[in-house]
Amino acid sequence: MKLDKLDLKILKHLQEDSKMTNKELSNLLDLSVTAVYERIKRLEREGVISKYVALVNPEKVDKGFMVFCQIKLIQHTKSYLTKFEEEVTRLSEVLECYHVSGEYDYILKVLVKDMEEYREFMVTKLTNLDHIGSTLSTFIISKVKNTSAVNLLS
Amino acid sequence: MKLDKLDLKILKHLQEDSKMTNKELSNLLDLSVTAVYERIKRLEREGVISKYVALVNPEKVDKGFMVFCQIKLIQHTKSYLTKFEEEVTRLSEVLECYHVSGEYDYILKVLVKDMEEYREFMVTKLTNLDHIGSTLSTFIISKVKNTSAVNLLS
DNA sequence: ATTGAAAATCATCAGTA
DNA sequence: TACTGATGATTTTCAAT
Repeated sequence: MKLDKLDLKILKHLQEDSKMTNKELSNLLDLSVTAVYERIKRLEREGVISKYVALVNPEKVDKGFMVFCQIKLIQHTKSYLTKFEEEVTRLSEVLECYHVSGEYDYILKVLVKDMEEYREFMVTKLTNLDHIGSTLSTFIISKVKNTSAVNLLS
Repeated sequence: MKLDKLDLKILKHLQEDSKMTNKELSNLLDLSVTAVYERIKRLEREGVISKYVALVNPEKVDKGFMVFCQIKLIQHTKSYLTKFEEEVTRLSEVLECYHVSGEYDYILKVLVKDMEEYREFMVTKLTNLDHIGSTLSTFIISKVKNTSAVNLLS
């Protein structure tokens, strides 16, 4: 799908604040409200905009402890990978999971309340999954940058 | 801030779809529209909801290549850390950056078009920052799970 | 804290250039 | 593709409880 400068500008704004009204956007871009409206609808239809979400501050809901957990499977048959991926997807503490290159097979971003809840998560959930080999936990000391906005105008 | 079951339910829904109307929420939760409205305003005021954003599909905007980049600084004086953090925050390819425990000091989530753009990023931007020691790049082979929704009802 | 209803604002859709 | 104008929906405010 072809995106022109106006599309990119719309995306850039909506990635920062999706409550921005079409009227506000139309002023910023010097377009009519309907033109903005049609472009946004097209971006949604084409899947460029996948969804609209509210971002919750984890600290405010007692989930201030973030951990990157790297995982090695004991074997790499297709069925092992698939099974692991299905199971890990169901874990609500796991916000993100990627199959990666390198020494480990997967990287998980895990969000919990504190170290105790992480221990609990490891013992009762993660290490209970089939085919798990070794794991390596890396704890977040501080958040330097965290945005959901994909870099568009570059 | 105290959050009751209704607050958590509202958050759970808005984390999945922030376009949901107050009327829809009021039906789901058996509340009046105004009650829902006031609760959401309170969640925004208190910073529980930090922002509303449109999520863009990276592949559709030619940013289909994600890399976790771990970084070790050559020294750990406060001024070195601060300087690095300021500079890395300005890099648009870097969506996330965390100060972490373990062998490396920082983990970056980097989003670019392809390996060539990543090479370019490393050579012209990252390794140009002051005080960078060694780096370790871990490439994403596939996305297993990726949500922005913080686990609330558990 | 919640309600119901009014007022203001907005999204949406025809018709048209 | 984009625009104007009309309509219905939604958000927001407010008096009352």
